[in-house]
Amino acid sequence: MSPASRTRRKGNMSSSYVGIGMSVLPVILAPVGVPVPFRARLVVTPLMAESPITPREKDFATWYQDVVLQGDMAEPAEIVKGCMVIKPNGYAVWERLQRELDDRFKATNHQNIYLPLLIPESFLKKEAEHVEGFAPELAVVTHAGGKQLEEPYVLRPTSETIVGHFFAKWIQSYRDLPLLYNQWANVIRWELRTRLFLRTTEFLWQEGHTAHASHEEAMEEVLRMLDVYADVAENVMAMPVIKGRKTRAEKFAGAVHSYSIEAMMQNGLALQAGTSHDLGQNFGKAFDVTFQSKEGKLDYVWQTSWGVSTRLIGGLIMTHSDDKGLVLPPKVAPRKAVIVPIFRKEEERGPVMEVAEKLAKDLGAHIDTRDGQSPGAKFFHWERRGVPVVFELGPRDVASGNIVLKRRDTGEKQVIPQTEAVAKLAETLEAMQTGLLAKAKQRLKDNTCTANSIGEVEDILRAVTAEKGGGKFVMAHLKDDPANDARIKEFKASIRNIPSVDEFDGPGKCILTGETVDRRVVIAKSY
RNA sequence: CGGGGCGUGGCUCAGCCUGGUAGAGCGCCUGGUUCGGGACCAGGAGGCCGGAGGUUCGAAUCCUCUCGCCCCGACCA
Repeated sequence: MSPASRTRRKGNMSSSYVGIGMSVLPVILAPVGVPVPFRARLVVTPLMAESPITPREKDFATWYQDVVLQGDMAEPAEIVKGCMVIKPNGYAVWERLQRELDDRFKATNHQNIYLPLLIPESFLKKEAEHVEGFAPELAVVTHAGGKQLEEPYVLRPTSETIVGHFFAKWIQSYRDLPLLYNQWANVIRWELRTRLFLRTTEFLWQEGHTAHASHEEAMEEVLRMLDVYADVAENVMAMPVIKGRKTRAEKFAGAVHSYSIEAMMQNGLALQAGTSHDLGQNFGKAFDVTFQSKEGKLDYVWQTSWGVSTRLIGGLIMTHSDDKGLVLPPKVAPRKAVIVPIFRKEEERGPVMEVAEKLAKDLGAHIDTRDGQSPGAKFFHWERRGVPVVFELGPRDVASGNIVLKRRDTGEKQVIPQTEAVAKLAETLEAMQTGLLAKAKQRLKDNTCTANSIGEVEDILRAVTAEKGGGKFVMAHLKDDPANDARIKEFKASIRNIPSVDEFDGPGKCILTGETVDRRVVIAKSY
């Protein structure tokens, strides 16, 4: 309601953790000077300008929140349940991801459209499984213009239904197909439990919606877009993923089959980073989307839908960041390099700034000219915001023709000639992008194991939580049967997907039914 | 919906048990000294203590109701 009634960051939200690994803190325990009788005065210097970050080891979930907050990525909206405000540093990352994705969508012949936010409630009900899946998380508009609406509108949780309606209007003939559309939009899902970026009531995403003349063609589309997602995840976000098919129990409500990319976070939990659905003719039938084939026969279209959301940013953070804050792969970093100018005396300012400005232009770097902030404070500032490279430039460097380059991921610092700065920056960004992916791949490998009995799977995963970590991807033979999914859920894990590429030992007996299945599936705890 | 935490300057909190008319640190503003990994000194601005009602001479503090936020769980494209 009123701004005055909003609450503050507190309780478990706050990191009550007091920083270590900072500078040495002189602690003076003494009555200083004047009358503070028998009251010890605690003087801690220097006082930290920005809050510390809870170490991953202590509490991974709190660490994540600290990184998001301190990295200036987002903050809870507080005045709106489960919603967040995406701040400039976070939104800029989203814009980078949007660009990378959108370019690939265009390259695969998709066009962007925009559909209404409000969907007539009856639309949701036209596909039985779809409404069942989404009903619990719908927000509904019942009043507008000062009157109760005859038919309520739901705030879109996804647009398959409204797309179905318009596809029916737009498609008559096989010549109209395929229809390859994408929408960048916000959606609302009334989730019980929210976490910044990972699951929020309102989130930003893109949803691709396509219609095809045959199932084969639709399936090609489903897998093509899954590949696009995997490409962006690995080659832009440096986040390795496992492509695969969802089990029947886990598929999208209304789909024939769903496919996903699954990433592993630093605590070993899985994150579904993107999905691509084979909708078959389900929505075609529900919305009467028909076309006349070359042979003159009337048939329902075959549809697909696919999406990734701002959740990707959560995945990005939990893949690369460390106890000092955000770490961003260069390809998604809004600012790739920042120059921190250093000068003691006023007369040093001119020469330092002159060189800084010239280099900033060559490097495409931002100069931190903020007054009243010491260089040290600036280093911490950019470090927690995940800037890949920070340059230090002081009188010493101006005199020697050098500049100090500090790399965010490794913390490595080196003095280089100014003339080599441009080349060295490019080289460092490249190395960092590659290094982050390699590190994440290694972590995925190190935390993936096989299991050959349900007891073994349960032993490995039972105690895993988002806070304590210790998660693994457990590869086991398991039949795609909702009863088996239910058994896995008993210890709060789930079948993440059935990998498209089998990197293990091929067929084996299902650990629950004994039937032969063709490969191992990924079982893990997830967000 | 269950369990827990909590609403006090911009932020993090103390004060509440044992009512007496609001504090600290950070941040912010001014001036000066500083500046190579979170600087310091001095001065200053800023709060109807989430809301409503009650008890009382007097309420941030006690009582009742209410609104909301965060964390954990159940749920989950």
